Amino acid sequence: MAKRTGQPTINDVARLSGVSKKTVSRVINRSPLLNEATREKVEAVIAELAYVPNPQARALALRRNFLLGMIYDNPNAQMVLNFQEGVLDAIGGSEFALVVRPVDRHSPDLFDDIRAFIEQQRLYGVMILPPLSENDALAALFTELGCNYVRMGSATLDDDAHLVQSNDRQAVRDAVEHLIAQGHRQIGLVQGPEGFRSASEREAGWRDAMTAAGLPTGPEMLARGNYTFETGRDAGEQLLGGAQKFTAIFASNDVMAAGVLHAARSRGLTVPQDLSIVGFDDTAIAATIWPPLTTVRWPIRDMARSAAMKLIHPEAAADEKSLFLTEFVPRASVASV
Amino acid sequence: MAKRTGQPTINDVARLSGVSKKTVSRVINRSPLLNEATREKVEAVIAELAYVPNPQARALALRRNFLLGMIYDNPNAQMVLNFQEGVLDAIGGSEFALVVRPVDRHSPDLFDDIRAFIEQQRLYGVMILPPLSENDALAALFTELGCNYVRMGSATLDDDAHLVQSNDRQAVRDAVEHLIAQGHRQIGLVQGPEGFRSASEREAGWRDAMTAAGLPTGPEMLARGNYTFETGRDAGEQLLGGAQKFTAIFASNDVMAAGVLHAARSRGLTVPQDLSIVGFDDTAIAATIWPPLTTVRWPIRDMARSAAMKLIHPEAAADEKSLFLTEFVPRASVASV
DNA sequence: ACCTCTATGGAAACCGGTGTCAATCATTTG
DNA sequence: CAAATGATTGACACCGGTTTCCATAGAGGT
Repeated sequence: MAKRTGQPTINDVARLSGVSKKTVSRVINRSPLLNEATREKVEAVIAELAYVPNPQARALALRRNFLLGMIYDNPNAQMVLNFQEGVLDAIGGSEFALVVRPVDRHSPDLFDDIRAFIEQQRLYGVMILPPLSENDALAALFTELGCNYVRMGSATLDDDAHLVQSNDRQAVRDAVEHLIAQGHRQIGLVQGPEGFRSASEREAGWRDAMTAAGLPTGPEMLARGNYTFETGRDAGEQLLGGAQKFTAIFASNDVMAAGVLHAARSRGLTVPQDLSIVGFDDTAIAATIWPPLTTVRWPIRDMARSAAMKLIHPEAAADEKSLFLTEFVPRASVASV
Repeated sequence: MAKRTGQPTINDVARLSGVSKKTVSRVINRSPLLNEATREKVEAVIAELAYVPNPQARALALRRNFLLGMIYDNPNAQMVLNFQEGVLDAIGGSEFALVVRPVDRHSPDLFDDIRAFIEQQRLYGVMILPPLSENDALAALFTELGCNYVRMGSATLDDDAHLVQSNDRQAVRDAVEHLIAQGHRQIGLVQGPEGFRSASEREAGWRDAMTAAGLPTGPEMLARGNYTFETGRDAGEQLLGGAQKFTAIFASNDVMAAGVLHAARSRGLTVPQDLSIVGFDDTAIAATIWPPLTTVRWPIRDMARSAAMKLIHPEAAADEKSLFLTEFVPRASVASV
């Protein structure tokens, strides 16, 4: 005669096991001050009823929910998805869930949209992916809103509690030095977009290696793209169509490297015999294109897991690993000269 | 002097505007029976305080939350991301949010994982992406759990209220007939994985066109992949390495088409002069590889929007568009013979 | 002026959990 | 044996909204 329509509530469990709501709550929350026999009795009833606490009610009472957010505007699908899987690695069997929010970083309403999103959902914490993560004003907005966050970045943006980063500059330096060791001397750079920290870090790595080897880094040696295939192709056209000759080009991400490959091929160049190409990220496209792309593996999945852990355990956030190391991945798009 | 720490509550709004909670609630929920002057007064206070109703409290009181779920296990990152954007198109400025849940469809715990996810989060509705969407037992699980759902599919799986699909079979037939019109007679097929409805639908489309033109469809004309680049390349190797000659190959998705391209090139074939290739999906990779891939545009983003609308407005779910049409996209990977 | 009828606003219960604090009970101590 | 101690447990308020139900005020009819 009671409303036996919905799912069982904590009251049902309490009644059936002959204890109070509060005791059931203690069982759910693994309170240590609880008689073992009582715990078992209540757990038996919970199992019998297949009772699962209502997350909304818990969220209301605890004044916190169990939702992690992820804000992104990234042209690289594989990276975003790898990130999502990394977060899932972290929240695994827990009660947390992942809320995603793609945004348009060029929209004039960007901040308003994000503010509305945060205020409406009141997420437990939010992860911000590059390039949005490099926007300090955005980080300030999160602080103002009282929303815990972690930024994914490639350079020091913040303290360790709010940052997960990788050693992009050193990684690019290593990759370019690999090219130099293969005998390359004219090594072009396809930069990432202006205002991207990852772009300037990667450019700095290229400059480090080139300068250390006494090689030219003048404006004729580089061209800018914005991390998309088309702009990578255009940058490749610009470099290959100029007076400067190149035996190798480093592109700041894999997708642009694919664009350079495209440009090279349309000019009749064979890769890697006529031109060596190196990318960055090691997303699926790197192994997919022909020839397979030499690149730098960027451990995004591990970084994502770490970012989620920082949010879930804010008290240990500063201890969680913050700097992740990249790995050079030699494939077939580089040849010696 | 009250606890002015957190965000404003409905009580703050009520007090400041001199009305009761209930009246504020009426304003929030756009109740029609409300004095216009009162409404404006309350709205002014809401704006002044930047008040946003607590979603957890609302969810508890309304016995429903504002979370849409998305369950996927798809090797194709671009498609998943496009889907996410399509959902965002639908939930736009509303209070809904999107919760994602990547799963491993080969895990023995798949059903238990999904059951735990649904029971714990109590989502308002869930979208299931292929190939999981093709699992009728999974749909039954959602029904059992009382969770509203929509399946994304390529054939009739369910009634219109629970399904968003596309005309894959006809689309592939059209694409293959295009090849035939270009003079191709030996047209191979790289199938999708066994047990995928989309795979069998696309195969059926190929058979339709080939049979109608009196062309061979024997076992030597096809090879199976599982929608990944590597298996596409292997299938390409298998077809091109056999006794049967091919002037064109249709691959059941773009990634596998890229694999076939890879295989062709490693055998010294030039595309499209020596071999024409057609893919399916029109994800970013199709325009990215060289030569740009002729393919079939699969309107996943629109489909996602429709799926989300079906969940948000269950009463109108059956009216929302359920069948989406594909579009042939000619690019440079096909030549006449 | 009197009496419905309808629009509006408020008090209190409720959604399903958790926190506070006191009550209960068994055990140990003086 | 009484009192003190510590381990368990429960009563009740509360989280921040919505809903039910009722009171009241103003409009319209006679």
